[in-house]
Amino acid sequence: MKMSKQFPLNALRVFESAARQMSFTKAGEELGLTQTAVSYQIKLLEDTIGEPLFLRRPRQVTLTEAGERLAPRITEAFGIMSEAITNLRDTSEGTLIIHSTATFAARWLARHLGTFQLENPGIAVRLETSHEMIDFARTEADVAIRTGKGDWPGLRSHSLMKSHFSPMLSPELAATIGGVKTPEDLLKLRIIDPGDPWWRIWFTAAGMPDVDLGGRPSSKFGAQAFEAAAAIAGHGVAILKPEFYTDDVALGRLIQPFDLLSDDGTDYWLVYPQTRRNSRKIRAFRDFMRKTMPTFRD
Amino acid sequence: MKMSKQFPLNALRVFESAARQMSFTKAGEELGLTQTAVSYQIKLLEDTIGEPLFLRRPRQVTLTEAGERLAPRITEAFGIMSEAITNLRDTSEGTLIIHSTATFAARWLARHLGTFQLENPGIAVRLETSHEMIDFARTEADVAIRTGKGDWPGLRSHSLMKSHFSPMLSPELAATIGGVKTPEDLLKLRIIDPGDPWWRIWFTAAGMPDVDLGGRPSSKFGAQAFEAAAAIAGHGVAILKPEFYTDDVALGRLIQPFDLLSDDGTDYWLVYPQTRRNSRKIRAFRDFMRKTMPTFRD
DNA sequence: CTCTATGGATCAAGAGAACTCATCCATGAA
DNA sequence: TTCATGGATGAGTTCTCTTGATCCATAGAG
Repeated sequence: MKMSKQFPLNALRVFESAARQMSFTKAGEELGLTQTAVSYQIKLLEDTIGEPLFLRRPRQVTLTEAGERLAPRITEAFGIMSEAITNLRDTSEGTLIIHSTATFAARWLARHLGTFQLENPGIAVRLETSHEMIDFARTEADVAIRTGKGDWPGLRSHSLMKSHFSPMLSPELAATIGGVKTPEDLLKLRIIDPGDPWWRIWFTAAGMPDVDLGGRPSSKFGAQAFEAAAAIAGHGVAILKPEFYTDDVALGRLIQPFDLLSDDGTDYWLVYPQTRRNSRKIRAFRDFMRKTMPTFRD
Repeated sequence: MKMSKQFPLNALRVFESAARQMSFTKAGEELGLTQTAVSYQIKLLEDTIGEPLFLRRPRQVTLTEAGERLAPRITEAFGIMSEAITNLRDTSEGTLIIHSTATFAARWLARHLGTFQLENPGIAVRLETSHEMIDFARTEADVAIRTGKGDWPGLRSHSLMKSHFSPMLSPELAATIGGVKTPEDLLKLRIIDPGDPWWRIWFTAAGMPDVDLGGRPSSKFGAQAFEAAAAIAGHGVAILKPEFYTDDVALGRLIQPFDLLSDDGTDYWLVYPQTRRNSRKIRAFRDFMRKTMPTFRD
């Protein structure tokens, strides 16, 4: 063990306490050690320094001249360290960095984060969006919201919601064909992004496995927001997560004609490093999500 | 092990080095550790703080915001500690505290210490006299000169000289009886402190075991100086350590009529705590004694 | 002046932290 | 592509540090 190479730090901490209290026994109590341990550590320090620091008198110890010189500096140094760490804890606990997918950030966090901040005035929030699966080891982040299966090693994950989707369109557009009653009705309308794999999944679930919408497979990167905008504008039918558009539905800008919800097996998850599960700010955010998101699962 | 109760100091030291060098491997080299150990310690620190301090990028590590805040404080604190200890070493090495018997101090050190100080300009000397056997655990002292048998536990001891003694008197006094030729001649003169046990020992060695000098047993506490003064003044014959009075002999103030030296089994010793044998100042003093005192024995 | 309480030192033994070795992984450079 | 760099990981081992029991010296009380 080469750790004690320069000087034995633990011994210094013990010395600091002993010098402050002028008692090995008391120092032991303060540090949660036995008097034996204190005695040992002090001797260890004296040996490495090569200079006695205490005079052992019968019922009390006294600092030697050397000890007298050393003690205040050590106390000061420990003061700085301890303050630095305390400060760090406070400040770090004060900023929560969330990495989220663009969609979730725009459609859910945007509307609910205000509540979190009202309830946690001490915590500042920094929201970053990224489509990639962030790696906590190389990106500065406290928590992240991702889609996936929840099986990330080293990470704690809470399912936020099934990645449900269903066709949605503007009520005006629906009216143009006298309302959308059956899945077949959808085919009378323009399908927004027909290459989206979600369509096939949904139509299959609706009992129409063989529908051919044409179009090529396309990724959904950040596209959902545009699809939704197009749907609201009445340009066609989009396949969306209804959970994200409840307010548009409430405002009469979108309707979800069928209750049928499909999913592709990937959910939305709240994730954070396993090791940091007890961080105050992370706990606060998790608790907030738990009570705000009806489908939150531990 | 409760030592790491507040925060892991060794981990902090590792962190400090790693933050300064922006490299775990280099930090390892600096501290004489493997890269593995550094990685372990950093993680340990991050866990106790509850906050990542480094971002692990492929070929380099970066400080997180938290690490960035912490690093300079820690560096500062370590700087103070390290400086305090270095300083302590220097200053402490600069003052040598000698506890000696009064006789040895007066008769030997008084004359030779000047040489030591000339040869060691960086070392200040504080000379204290005490008859008791000092205890390094409760008295602030670096080295001591004692009489005894050299068997002190925990202490390193070097024999300085046999505690030889022999009758000594002023030449004038010797002349009053036509010179001192045989031990018997001594009996014609006044014996200074006839109760001194050394007399019996010496006369026995001289082949006169039954001499009765009268007087009661007396301790020799610091008395030797007075006996010598009395002898020089011609008040009688004293039994003294010739080594201490070579200059009085040279000045013709004292003579040692017989070569016969006796000893009571106790020698003069240079002693110091075993554990401090490598202290620079102690080494310096020991070396000085070794070369200055012909009868020095390791 | 003896008796008790206090504060440390010492010793042996055991726990567990911290270290090392070997190996793996990702990435930037040649 | 291949190589070199810098960290992470896992298993195994060393050895520091702690504990618990016991001893010792002294200050203060009775």
